[in-house]
Order: sequence, then structure tokens, then C-alpha cells
Amino acid sequence: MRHKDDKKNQAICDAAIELITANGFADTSMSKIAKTANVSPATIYVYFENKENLLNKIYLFVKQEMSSEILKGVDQNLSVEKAFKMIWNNYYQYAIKNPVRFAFTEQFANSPMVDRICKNESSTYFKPMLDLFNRGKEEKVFKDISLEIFTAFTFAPLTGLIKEHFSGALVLDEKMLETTYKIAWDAVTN
Amino acid sequence: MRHKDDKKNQAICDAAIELITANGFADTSMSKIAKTANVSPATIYVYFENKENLLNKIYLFVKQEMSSEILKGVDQNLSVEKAFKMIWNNYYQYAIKNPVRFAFTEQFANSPMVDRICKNESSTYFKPMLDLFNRGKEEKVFKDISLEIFTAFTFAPLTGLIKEHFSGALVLDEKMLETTYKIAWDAVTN
Amino acid sequence: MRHKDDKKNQAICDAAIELITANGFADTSMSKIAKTANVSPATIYVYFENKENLLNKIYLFVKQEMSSEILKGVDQNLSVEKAFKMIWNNYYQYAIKNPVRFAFTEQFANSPMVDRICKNESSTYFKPMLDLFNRGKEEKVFKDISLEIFTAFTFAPLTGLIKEHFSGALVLDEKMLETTYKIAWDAVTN
Amino acid sequence: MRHKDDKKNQAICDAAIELITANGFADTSMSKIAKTANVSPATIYVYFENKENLLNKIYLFVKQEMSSEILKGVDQNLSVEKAFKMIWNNYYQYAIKNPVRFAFTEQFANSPMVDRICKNESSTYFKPMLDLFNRGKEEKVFKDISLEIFTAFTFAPLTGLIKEHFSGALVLDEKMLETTYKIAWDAVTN
DNA sequence: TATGAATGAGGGTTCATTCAT
DNA sequence: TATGAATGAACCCTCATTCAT
Repeated sequence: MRHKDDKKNQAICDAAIELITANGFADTSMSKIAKTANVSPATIYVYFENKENLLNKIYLFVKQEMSSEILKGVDQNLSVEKAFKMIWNNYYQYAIKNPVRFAFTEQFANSPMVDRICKNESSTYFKPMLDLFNRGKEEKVFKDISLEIFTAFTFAPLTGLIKEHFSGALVLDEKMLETTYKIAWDAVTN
Repeated sequence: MRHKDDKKNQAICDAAIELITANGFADTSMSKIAKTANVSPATIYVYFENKENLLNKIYLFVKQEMSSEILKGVDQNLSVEKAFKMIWNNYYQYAIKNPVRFAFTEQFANSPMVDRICKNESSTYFKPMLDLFNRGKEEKVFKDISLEIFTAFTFAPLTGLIKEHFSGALVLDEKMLETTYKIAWDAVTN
Repeated sequence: MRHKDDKKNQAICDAAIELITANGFADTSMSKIAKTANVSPATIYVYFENKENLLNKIYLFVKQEMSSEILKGVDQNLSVEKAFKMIWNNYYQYAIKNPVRFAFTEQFANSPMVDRICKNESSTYFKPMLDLFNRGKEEKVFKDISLEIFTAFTFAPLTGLIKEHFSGALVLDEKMLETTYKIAWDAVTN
Repeated sequence: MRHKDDKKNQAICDAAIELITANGFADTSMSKIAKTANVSPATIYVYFENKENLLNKIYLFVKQEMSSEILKGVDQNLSVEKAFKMIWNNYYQYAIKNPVRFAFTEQFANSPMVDRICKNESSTYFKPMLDLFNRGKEEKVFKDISLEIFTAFTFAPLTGLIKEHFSGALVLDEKMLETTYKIAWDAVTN
């Protein structure tokens, strides 16, 4: 009996992420994914139940990878400020180093295509970030605002700028990044 | 020769916006648009060259409508602060009153589908907003930051919160809106 | 606007009947039907909702045609004996003259593929036959047996012999037919 | 060298008969048969050359089993009448006790799928029945008719009624069975 | 202008079968 | 022998678009 080939699985995932990011989910056919992954269309169905399941699994996979990169080096002993800055920078670094994966997650961040269960599970990966937010509020470092507003003034602006950076409308250099960080930090801290 | 029927044109646009917003561009077939608009599929091709052209024209149309709503009441005589607040609130009002159109524009804001020319043209509609931004910088009201950073801390946060409001993850009430505005204003002003 | 082309409809039906009879429903693809009918596969969907609907419509059509042929010349004024003989002979004639259509209906006579509604409707076409059976019983010409037993000894034997005739296992000549008729008549009459 | 596992062979046959009877030959995939038989799809090809060969072998197997059941207790010493009645009843009993196998054989009785050789071979299993028929004619018990007509008025009616019994359109009780037998006997005897 | 008919290309998916272990 | 992985071909069906009126 043949073993399940991990390289094939990876090739399919990579092809799917690349194509979906470039052309969108609906315009990415299973055939095209197969062709890009150098695999028969039928082979995809050995690893994934169907197209939607493929999307969900890949989304979870990328989110997990992303979260582990972003939370790298963060632990309870760090001060709120240092921990937050580290996460913020890690997020930026991940996006810059993995532009395709970053674009992929952004495409489905607010999409109904990725089902709710899948999204909930993915949000658990980021629990340490939530803990930090709560600790910051307890320590009166952060303003007494909701998580959504907090995110809206910290990660949302960065995300927006990174997107424009990738689109070529903007060059997000070191200095701009620092400016942005400073404004964000001031916006949500007392 | 008969004139092109403006009602038919409008019906097609409305149908397209509704269906695209609900199901996405790729899952919205010309036949379905035709059926929803009570028109033959072939008739759509009397008004639009093809599907992509339909999307572009509709995108421009909605952007134009949106900009005229958002800039309503804004003129040079208003102080920077008053003008900005007015625009910010108008934007919120437009989104709340036109959830479908708002969702429609958001869907394509970062999409490769709407071609570059189309996007550039659409940004000209918001020139008064750009003028205001420059005036604010000249008057030293706004910080000396780029337009992109300015937007990232003013409209981007609001857009994010509105999306979460529509998704049901959040209730964006009067008080939260004020809090958000205050943080945004403080973030970009000296 | 183009008119719906009745020749195309007919060509599709003929092709479907022929292919389904020869190869069975499951082994008859829409593409093959299209090719045989000299039509695009998509065109079939202009006339039929889907493959199953195609089968149902064709089944009804053939049954209707068949019943009108079989009941031709039969009316209330004929004696039970003469009317029955006429129907019996008409049935034989129809089968011999329309071997493909005969085989087609036989293939689906006891099949769950043709849905119940469709079958019920088709059985109404043969109501005159049922009336004759009841009249025969009232007049004490026929034995006091159920319709099913009646059919089992009149049409079922003939059907079986016709099938063997077509399969080449048998030559169903005039004399054999008369013998069969006589046995059938004696079997169900007092 | 390991022996071929007879239990696996049997499991595959049972699964195939069940699925084919329930869903038809074309809608029964090798994978589904494998799954139902708790076996790998590839294993089926150890026992059968391909799908068609699987069908033929199973058909022969069931026919053989059926014939041995039907001819059980029949021998040369019995009178023609007693022997015939025994066979007729055995046939009915077999059908009632093995509805799936009965339905299976019926499905392919007039199908082009089971190839000619296969059918011929299967008919040899019933040779004792043929002998009885010839003896009955010699003894002037049976009318001087062909085997086909004989079958058409003895087994064909019973088969038809059993089918309707299974389809639920009819309840074939003891009394009805007797009536049917009597008519059949009278139809083919002097 | 306006239309329903018509279509080739392509969609996702399943299939019988073979491969490699 | 026995298997799960792997596959090209084929499945039904929908699509954006054009045709003919």
C-alpha cells in the first residue's frame, strides 16, 4: 500500500493558496489547482472532501501558522508594552515575509465562505493576544475600550497600510512603521 | 430609433448590486441578474459590453453616489474640524442607510477584479476630502503624516467597526461611535 | 427572438429513447444524447430541466402515444370480446412496429427511476382498458378475478413472448400468436 | 502462498447483490461495493477481472443457487402434476424468502449487460425443468405448445404478481396464489 | 431595442481501474 | 493476498456570450 504523500498535500495547499489569493476562490478551479500542483484533479479529493472543505482546511492551516509566528517570543513575564510591541512587529514581519499567505487570510477575514466553526477555531489560536489585552486593561495601561475598538486602532491601521504597500500605492518603510506604531500605541493607552 | 430604457438600466444595476453583494461576483450569473431584473440575458448586453464591464460601471456608479452623499453639506467655509466630523458622520450614515451598497463597495475595495483605471477614476470623486486633508495639515490641525496613515486611523477603524456591526458580532451604538470618533480625532491631530 | 425548434426537441427525444433503450439510462450520458441529436449538450437543458426530468417527460410521451395506438378503434359499442381482441392485437402491432419504443417502456415499467406521479398519470391513459375489464366482469364474460391476475394471464404472456421474439430466441408468427390469444382468452373467461 | 479468502469473496458478492438490487448496476460503484464489503477497492480486482465480470459471475452464482432451491425435492418418480406443482411452489417460496436475490435476477433477466454466454450457461441449470416439460407433453398432460408459451402462462404470470407484491401494489395471499396456480395449470394442460 | 434560443467551454465531482507497497 | 493512494476520463450541469428574429 502506498503512503499518503505529504509533498502532494503540501503542493496542493500551496497551489490553492497562490491561485485563490491571485484570482479569488470562485475563479480558482479544482483543475487549475491540480495542474499547478502537478497532480490529477481526482487526487485533490484524496486529501479534501470537496472545494469548500479545501478552503476551510487551508484557512485553518494558515491561521495556525500565522498565529504561531506572531506569538513567537511572547510570554507572561514580559511587560504589557513589550509584549504588545513584539506582537505588533511580528504581525508586520509575518505579512512582509509571507505576502501570499497574508493576502489569503485577508481575503477571507470577513467572508461567509469560511464557515463559522472554522473561524471560531481559528480565533482560539490568538487567545494569548486576548489575554494580553485584558491584562493591559487591568493594569490600566490600555484605555477602557472594547476589544473591537482596540483592534480597530492597532491592527486594522497596520493591516490597511500593509495592503497598500503590497498594492504598490505606498512604500511602508521603517520610519513610517514607527510613526504608525506610535500613533496606534497612543490611541489605545492612557 | 428607440432610446435605451433608463429603467431597464437601473433595474439591471440594482439586481446586480443585490446579487453580487449577497453571493459574490463569481456566483452571480448574468442569467440570474437578468431574471432578478425581469429582463432577458441578451438585454444586459445592450447596456454593458460584458460581465466585467458591468462590474466596473456599477462600481463607479456606486462610488459616485456614495461620494456625493458623503460630501453633502461640506464646503470650504467650514472649519477643518467641522468639515471632517461632517464627512466622518456622513460616511457612517451612508453605510447604515445603504448596507447593501456599502457591502458592495467593500467587497471590491481590495479586489483585483475592478481594474486600475476604474479605481483611479473613482478616487477623484473624493477630491474634496483630499483638499480638506491638505488644508488641515497647512493649518497645523492635522499631524504631519501621509494621507494613507491619516486614513488608516480615521476611516479604516470606522469601516472595520461598521462591518462587525453588520456581521452581528457587535452593536455599534451612539456612545461607541463617539468614543471611536474621539480616538480617531486625537490620533491624527496635534 | 428565435422560436423554440420543434425538430430539435424531437431529435433529442428520439436520440434519448434510442440510446436509453440500447444501453440503459445510467449508461446514456447527456453528451451522447446531444451528439446523436446533433445538438449542443447545453441545448438539452433548454427543453428539459435535468436528466431525470428528461426521462419522465419522454416516458409520459411514449406511454401516451402507445395508449392512443392501442385504444384505436375501441369504443363502448363493441362487444367485450371484440374490444378485448382489438386491444390485444393493437398492443402486439404497436410493439412490432415500434420495437425501440416498446423496449423503452418495458425497461421502465417496474423501475423506480420513473417517479410515481409520472406513472400514475401514465396509467390514466389506459382507463378505457380498465373500463372494459369491469364491463367484462359485470357481463360475466370475464372470471371474477382481480385486474392484476387478469393482466398476468393476458398481456404479461404476450409481452414476454414479444421480448423473446425481439431477442431472437423465438419467432412469434401468426399461428403462435393465435394460439397464445386463445389460451389467454380461455384463461380469463368463464 | 496464501489462499484466496472465501469469506472476502462472499462479502463482496453479498455487498454487490444488495447494492445493485437497491440502486441498479450503473449506480453501484466499485468503491461502494468495497466499502459495504469492508474491503479495499483493489481487493475486488483480486477476485474479479473487472466490473462486468463481477456482474456475470454473481449472476451465474445466484441463478445456480436459485435453481437448486427450485428443483429441491423434484425427481423422476414424481408424477408430472406433482413435480410441476412442486417447482411452481418452490419458485414462489424462493422469491418470497430471498426478495433481494429475486429482484437481482429479474433486473438482469432482460438486460443487455449480462452477456449471452453467461445466460446460456445459466439456463442449463434448469435442465430438469425442461425434461419435465417434455415428459408432460409426451404423457399428453401438457398441451402441445412450445416451451416459451408454456412459460408465458405458468411462470411469467407468477413472476409478475410477485413483483407487484414486492412493490406493494398488491398482497399476494394464499388464496390468490391458489387461484393463480389453477388458472396457470388449466391454461397449459389438456 | 429587446428577446428567448442556442452553444462551446468549463465547472466540481465520481468513476473504474492501476500503482506501489 | 491485500491495500489505500493515485489517476485520466467521463459524468451532469451552468456559464458568459452570441444568434436570429
